[in-house]
Amino acid sequence: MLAEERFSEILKLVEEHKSITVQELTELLDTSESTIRRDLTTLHKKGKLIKVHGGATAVNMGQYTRDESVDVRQDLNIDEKVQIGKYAATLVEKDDFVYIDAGTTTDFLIDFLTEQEAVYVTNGIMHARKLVQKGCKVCLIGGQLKESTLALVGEEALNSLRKYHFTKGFFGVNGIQPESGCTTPDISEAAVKEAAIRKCKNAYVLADSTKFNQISSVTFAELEDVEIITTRIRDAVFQKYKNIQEVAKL
Amino acid sequence: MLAEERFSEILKLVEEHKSITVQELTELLDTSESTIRRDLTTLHKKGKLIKVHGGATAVNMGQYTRDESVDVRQDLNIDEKVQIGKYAATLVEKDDFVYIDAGTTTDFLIDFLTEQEAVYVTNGIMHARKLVQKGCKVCLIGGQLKESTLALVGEEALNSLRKYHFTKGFFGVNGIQPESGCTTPDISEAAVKEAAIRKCKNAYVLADSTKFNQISSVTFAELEDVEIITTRIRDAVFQKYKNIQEVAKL
DNA sequence: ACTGAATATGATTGACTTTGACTGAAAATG
DNA sequence: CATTTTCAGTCAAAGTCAATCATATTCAGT
Repeated sequence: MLAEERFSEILKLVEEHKSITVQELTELLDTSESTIRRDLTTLHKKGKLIKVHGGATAVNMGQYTRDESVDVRQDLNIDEKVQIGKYAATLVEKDDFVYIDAGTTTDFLIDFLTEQEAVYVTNGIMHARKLVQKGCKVCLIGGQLKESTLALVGEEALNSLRKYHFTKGFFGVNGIQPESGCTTPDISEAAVKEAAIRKCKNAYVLADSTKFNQISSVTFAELEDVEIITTRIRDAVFQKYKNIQEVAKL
Repeated sequence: MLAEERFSEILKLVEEHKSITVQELTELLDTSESTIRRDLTTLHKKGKLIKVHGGATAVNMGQYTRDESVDVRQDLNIDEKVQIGKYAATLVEKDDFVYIDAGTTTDFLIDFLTEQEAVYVTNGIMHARKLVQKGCKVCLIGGQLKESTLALVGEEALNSLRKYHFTKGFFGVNGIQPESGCTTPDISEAAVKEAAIRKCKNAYVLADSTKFNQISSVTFAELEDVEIITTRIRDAVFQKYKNIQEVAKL
């Protein structure tokens, strides 16, 4: 069996099961433990999965893939995301220096942005393209391009961010919880989010209601460090937070 | 059996199976391992499949989207550009650190790139996307996004380039002339080209025959500073230049 | 039809890569 | 904190590779 075949088999299995053990893989692919371990290491380095003790987990928790505008719209919670995006867009003013995080939720924000006198910086290449085609002034940070999300990440991305000082920043999130704060599945994207948030005078996290009480792999901000914009708080646990903004249902 | 027959048989089999081993091919086509290897090498160089250890996998060059690449294809001189791109792609080797300039001509180069172990850096966001979807490791430089060409330019782009040292770089051009050298219409893109060329051990300028004896607004390199790849030199003026490489018509 | 050059093929080689078993270290488990 | 599981590293064997060479085929020019 070709190494490449094994790779795609492994990825398929990891995607299906969300996570899988080395043991299972050795049996399913009928190969040695050493080989599976090596494969997992390789795929981990390529960012195709996340290696954990005992096996591996899928990297891309059912998120969006290549052709944004098509796939994204098939996503759930569109109404909520539209509302959140619409509201967030009103926050951007003339002379703002705005950071926009790569991701699906922020994509909705971009649809409603009208302020052409602001300057935008982003790590999402599709975001950048959309913004520039709306006539906005856009900068991309440098960095390595991640295939699954088309986001710029890595050392170079963090380095690029160092020189900026944003007045406002908008971020996507996968899980929000009092103890673990804001979390996201990908470690490299989390690092970029964290670095960018530190550079924002006001950091807004856009979260539809499904994101609350979820925990993803990596924390990129504590709950207190950001303004959260959502539609409606459903869990009383979050009522006490003054920095969670509910957008009125239309 | 004719070599061409074997080629199409191999391609058919690779497409069907998504991947296939050298062994399987020797049996299915009833020929020697050497021949299969040679065929795979040829087809790999032509960008028809991807050679991997033990066999080959289908090239998933698949989905170009409506953008750009469509427009590009409506361009003139496609044949020449394809030839130039094909040849230029063969120059990229394992362990190369390659810069690819934004633009239409370099887009053809990307179609034929097969070297997945090289690292690519570009200032074209559509180039970056295409490369990453081919499974290559890609970095984008930072910078301001230009709407018309979706290229990254400006101070930040020049700054981003400072830290890199490329083994090879591929550039588009609008005009080539002995006195004015390589020229292009946009001053900000010219600055990026110039900065990138300075960082390349070998800088290749891809120029179809219509570019010779043209002058555009801004010079980004002298004729002596780069290797020029073209199809056929038509004007005797350019015959004396040793650094102009003619790609044989197939 | 004959000759020599150019090309295609298949066998052989030594170099390189991948693989699976084994090991002691590290991490999880109870 | 002892036991079990998992891990990364090393090793030898097997498999794969590009390069080389000898043979066979094609083809142009005579």
